[in-house]
Amino acid sequence: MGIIRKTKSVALLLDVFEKESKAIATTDLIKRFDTVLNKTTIYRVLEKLEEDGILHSFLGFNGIKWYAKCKQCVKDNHTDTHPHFQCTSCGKAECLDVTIALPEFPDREVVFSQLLLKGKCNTCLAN
Amino acid sequence: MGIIRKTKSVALLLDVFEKESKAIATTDLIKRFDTVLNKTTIYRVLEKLEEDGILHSFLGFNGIKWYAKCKQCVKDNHTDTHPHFQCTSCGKAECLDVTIALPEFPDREVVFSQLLLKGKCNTCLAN
DNA sequence: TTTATATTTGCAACTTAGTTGCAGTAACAA
DNA sequence: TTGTTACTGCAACTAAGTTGCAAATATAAA
Repeated sequence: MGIIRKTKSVALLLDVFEKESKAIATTDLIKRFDTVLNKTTIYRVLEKLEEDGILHSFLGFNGIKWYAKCKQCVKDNHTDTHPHFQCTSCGKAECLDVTIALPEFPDREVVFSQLLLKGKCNTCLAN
Repeated sequence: MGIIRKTKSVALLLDVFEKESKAIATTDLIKRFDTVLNKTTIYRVLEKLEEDGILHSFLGFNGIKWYAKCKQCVKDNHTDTHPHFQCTSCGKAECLDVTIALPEFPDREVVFSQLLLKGKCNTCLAN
């Protein structure tokens, strides 16, 4: 159903994603808002922000859910199917601003795809 | 360290993957071998079979781990980086025998990639 | 400004996938 | 047959995410 009321929780979470250019893991958000927001609230607000096309989510290599700001998405139409990159050194994940062309797959109707890349990021390569 | 001894557990699990052409979720294996094998054993044997290049694994859309037989992999060299397809209707997952070309990503060293497709499979499209 | 109502929140308890330590069992080489 | 060491099962644990419900609060209407 998406966000209906502008509450403290919504404002706080939106603010984090406004300031952060990279993706953020739910577990990280729960830690950051430890005494401020309940984890149930965090999960629920994120879910609604995704429905509204404001955030999008993906699963990292350990199965943990990550969220990031959408650039071209609108409600109920997540066209934002860029790949995501997760660094093996620092663990951070980010969106890659590229479009990957996928072939047609016979006998299957592909609705959604998720490409996850693993390796060393910019910062960690320097060290 | 991989498989060293040919035990009952190894034989049972290998047999399932021999007969099954599709991927199998760990949760499914735990159910199938409910009274026969302990879940700890299942996790441990699968891990070793993957090290040996006999199986490979990937995460489905709900973060659950799936295993499937490798076709071209050898120990410590998982070249088997084909995409995987998971059906939204029946929930089953399978390997797709295609190679997807990925571009070079600047400022990053990509070591591994995982492409997961979601949609309706052959069988479910017919219904 | 006050009131009514429906959304949102926090809490606690729960579910489920996967892990760990350890003691007993079994594969296999000598 | 025996000794060594890998493997297994058990129980207890960890961690991510979910659920139900009562209390709190945003917002529209009076």
